[in-house]
Amino acid sequence: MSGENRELYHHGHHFLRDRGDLPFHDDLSSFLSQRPSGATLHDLQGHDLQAPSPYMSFTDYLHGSSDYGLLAKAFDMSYPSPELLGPRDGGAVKQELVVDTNITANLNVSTGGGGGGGTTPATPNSSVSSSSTEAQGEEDSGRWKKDQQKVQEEEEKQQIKEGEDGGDKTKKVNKPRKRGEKRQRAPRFAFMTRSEVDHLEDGYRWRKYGQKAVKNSPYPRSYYRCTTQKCSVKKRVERSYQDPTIVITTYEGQHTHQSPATIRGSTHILAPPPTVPTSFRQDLLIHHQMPQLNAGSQQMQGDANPNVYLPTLPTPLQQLQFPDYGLLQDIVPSFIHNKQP
DNA sequence: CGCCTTTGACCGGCGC
DNA sequence: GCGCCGGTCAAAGGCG
Repeated sequence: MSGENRELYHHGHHFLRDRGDLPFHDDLSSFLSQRPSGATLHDLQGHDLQAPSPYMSFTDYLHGSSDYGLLAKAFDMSYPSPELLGPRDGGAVKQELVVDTNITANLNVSTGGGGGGGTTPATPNSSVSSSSTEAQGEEDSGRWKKDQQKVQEEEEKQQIKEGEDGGDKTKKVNKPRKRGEKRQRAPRFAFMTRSEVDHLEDGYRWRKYGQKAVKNSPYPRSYYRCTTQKCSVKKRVERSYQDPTIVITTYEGQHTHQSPATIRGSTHILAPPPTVPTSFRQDLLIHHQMPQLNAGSQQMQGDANPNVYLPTLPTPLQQLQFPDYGLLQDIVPSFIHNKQP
């Protein structure tokens, strides 16, 4: 269970425009099935997309006011504002960005650490990583906006009802939402990992609260919630049915606390600021891809933000040992921690 | 005993 | 209005 070799692959980058609720089994599957080997960006049709601005890192985007639209913009995806978009398919307008950022690296990693309440399976085989970001507006665009309207109406109704009959709900799962407490969706971020286990160790403690069969897939989708009080981060884990070796993890929300693993280790690692969506910290992965991104297509600007990516990249392994690997430790903390001398 | 997973039921949104 | 579907709840049971 420990000291397994892990491989991080690297290949192309993909961007998906999503129309559904992270329909990984539709889009991702095609995505996976046509993984290119080149260093260019592709949309689902295989068209090349422009590389993102070299001036910003993914984290920059992600940190930046949580405006995931920026990310899309950076990838020249003409991220539309909800206002500009008519209802698509009569419903919500969503945008999905999937970045396939495979990295090749060999790591000797012993798993185990990571919090996981002891029951979380280790991650014997992590690797491929890909990330996907759902614009913050995601469900906001269509559905969410609608919802917002409804909320008020319903709140009013609720108030009236409560006044009338004390609001006796005998249904089982009928938890009346409090005023204003309505189904809100935090920004989501998904990435793919080649792994034998579904639930990847990421340094946080998760409680599984549901599992559903996934349409068109033999593999179920599991729902996890961060066990830390007041932390409402959730994550969904499912396996690609096209490539069962790939696990698709979707994080939703931001941790309001430090990673238990980080605390426990209490190394010199700087705990990331809570404002930073820890799930998004894949800088190193992203950094990795960047040079390739630009290779042969877009020229690196000489004065590019050093925060972005390095002109001369160390080996993947070296990179993963970056001093600031704390950025990555939420994603692959066990890699890192165990690699520490 | 505390924490976790499992699992069937339920809710709410959406398309037809 | 109805059915489908994704997401969530919560009781029950397992495990260390």
